[in-house]
Amino acid sequence: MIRKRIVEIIDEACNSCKEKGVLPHEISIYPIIEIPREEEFGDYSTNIAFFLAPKLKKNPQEIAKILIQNMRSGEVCEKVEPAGKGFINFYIRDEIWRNALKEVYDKGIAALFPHIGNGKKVLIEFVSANPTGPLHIGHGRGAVVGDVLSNILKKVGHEVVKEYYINDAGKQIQTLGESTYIRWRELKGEKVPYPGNLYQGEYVKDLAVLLIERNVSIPEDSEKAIKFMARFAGDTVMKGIMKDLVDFGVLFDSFYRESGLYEKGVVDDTIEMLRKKDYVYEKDGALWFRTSSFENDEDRVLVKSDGEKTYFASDIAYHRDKFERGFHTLIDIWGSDHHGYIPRLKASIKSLGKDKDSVKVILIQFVTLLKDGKPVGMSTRAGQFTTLKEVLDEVGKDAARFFFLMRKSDAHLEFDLDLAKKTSNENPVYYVQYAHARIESIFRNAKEEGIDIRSLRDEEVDVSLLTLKEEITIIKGILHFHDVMEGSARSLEPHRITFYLLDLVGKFHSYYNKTRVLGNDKQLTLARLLLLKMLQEVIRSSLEILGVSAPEKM
RNA sequence: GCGCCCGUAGCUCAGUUGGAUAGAGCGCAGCGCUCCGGACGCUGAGGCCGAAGGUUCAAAUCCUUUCGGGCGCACCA
Repeated sequence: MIRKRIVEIIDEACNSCKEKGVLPHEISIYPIIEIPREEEFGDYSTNIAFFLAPKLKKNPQEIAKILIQNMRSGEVCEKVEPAGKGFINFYIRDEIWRNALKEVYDKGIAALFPHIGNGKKVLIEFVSANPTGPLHIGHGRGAVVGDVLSNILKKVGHEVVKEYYINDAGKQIQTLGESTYIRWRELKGEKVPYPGNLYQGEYVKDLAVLLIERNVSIPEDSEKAIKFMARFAGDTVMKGIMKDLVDFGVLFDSFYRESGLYEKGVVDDTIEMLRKKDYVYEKDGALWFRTSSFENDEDRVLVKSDGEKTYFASDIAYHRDKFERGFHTLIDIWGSDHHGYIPRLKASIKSLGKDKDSVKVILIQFVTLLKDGKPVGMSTRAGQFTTLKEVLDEVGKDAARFFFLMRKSDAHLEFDLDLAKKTSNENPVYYVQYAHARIESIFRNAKEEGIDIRSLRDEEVDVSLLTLKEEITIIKGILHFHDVMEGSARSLEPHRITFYLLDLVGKFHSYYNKTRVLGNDKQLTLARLLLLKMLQEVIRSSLEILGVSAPEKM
C-alpha cells in the first residue's frame, strides 16, 4: 500500500524530469523498491539512480539528488535523502503508518492479503506416497509444505485443489501383496523363507494378523491369493495413511488413482497421441520417448519390451489429465531424491504442447530426527523408520507442523524431538503461541477494567497517540504481512511465514516488557488495544495458514 | 564419470531474488518486574559468508574452477 505510493512518487519525479529535459523521454523506468536492512536507512529505498547512471553518463549520487529535487513526497515522507553511492532513502511519516493501521482495522485483516492469483486454477499434488507402508517423517514434511502452500495460494486469490496421487498400478503393490502373503503363511504355521526384497516392516505382519482376525477367506491359488492380498493390503495401508494425514491436519480435496488412468484408457491414448506427433520410437522391443529432443536428458522407455507400461508413461498421462481438468499451474511436491526425474517430466510437458514452467516442482530435502542429540534411523527397507504417527504422538500437531516449516524445503532439516516437546521458551512454537495468549490475557484484564475488546469499534480510537518507537515498529510489522504473503506466494516458499511470525512476535514481547498497555489514560489504552488487536489478528491469521493453533490460554 | 542441492557465528539456520556496516535462535558471560502471563525482555563476546578467480558502480547472492557433505543417474516407482 505504502510501497505503491513510493513507486508513484518515483514515477512522478521521473516524469517531471523528463518534462524538464533532465531525463530523456524514451527511457523507461522500473523502480525497484526495497526495505533497507538498517533502520537508519529509512523505511524504503530505491536503487534507481544506479540504473540511470550508465544511460545518462552521470554518477548515481548526482542523479539521486536531481530526482529528489523533483519529488513531491512531503505528504507521505518525513524526508527523502540521497545515501551511500546513490541510494534514495524514504523516511515515511509516522502518521502515514498509523493511518494505514487504522485503515486495515476498518477494512478488516483481509485487506492485507495481496490479490495476485486472479482466480487462476492451481493443482497442487503432494505426499502421493505409495500405499505400501505407513507415512514416515519425510512424507510429513512434504505434507505440511503442500498444505500450507495451498493455504497461502488460496489467500492470495488462487483457486487451489490439493491432490494425492495413489500409485496403485505398479509393481510395489504387487510386492506388498507378496510380503503380506508370506507373513500370512508364517502365521499359519508354515516355515517359509522371507526374501530380502520384500517389505521388512512390522506393519506387514499386522496386515497378515488382520486377515486372520477378520477371518477373511483367502483364495486357494497362491497367485490369486497374492493379488487379493495386494488389494487388501493396499487399501488398508491407504486408510491408515488417510487417517494420519487427517490427524496431521492435512486434508486433501482429491485422491487420484493411477489405476483409474489405465481403466479410462488415458495412458494408451496419450501414448497414441505422442506416437502421432512422432515423439516416440521403437528400439530393442520397447517404446521410447524422445526426452533428448526436449531437454538435456536421455530418452526414456514408455512401454517395456514385455508390454508393460512404465511409471513415466502413466505420469505423462496424469499430467495431461491435470491440464485437461482445466488447471493453469501444476505444482508437484517430491522428495529431493526424485530430482533426476525433473528433466523427463519437463520434456513430457513440452511434448503436450504446454509451457514447461506451467509445472513447478518443489523438492523436499530429507529430515533427520534427533533424539538426545543423536540421529534416529528411518530407512523403510530396514523396517526401522520413524513414522509420522509416532512423531505426532510424541510432539503434537502444532509443534510438528511448525518445525517442518522452520527451514526452506530444499534444505536438510534436523528435527529435534526433545526441543519440539519442550513447553519452554526454547521452543519456537511456544514463543509464537505465547504472544497470542499474552495478548488475549491483556484483553481479559481490559474487560475487568471495563473495556471490552469486542466493542472497541464503538469507541473513538485515536491512533495518533501511538507515538512510541516500538509502536511504530509493530505497526510496520503488521503491515509487512502483505509483502510476506506476496513473496511467499510468488516464490512458493511457505517457510517465510514462519520466520516472519517469529520476528513479529519478538517485537511484541520486547514492547510488552517495556510498556504497559492498560493504564489510567483511557484514550491511550484504547489506542494500544487497537494496535494489539490487529497484531493478534495477524498472528492468528498466520498461524491459521500454518495450520497451527492460536491458543487464548496456555 | 555426469547431473542436482547444500557449505554463512561454537551449534541449528535466515538473508527481501544483485545493494549500504552480514542477521536471528540456542549455547556462553552479565543484567532486568512493588507493575497487564518470567513460556518474557535487555546488554556483551563471537564472522576472511568453504577456497580461488571472474562479471558489476555494487556479490553471501550470478559465471568458471576447486575442496567438503547429501542425493540422483533403470525396460523401478
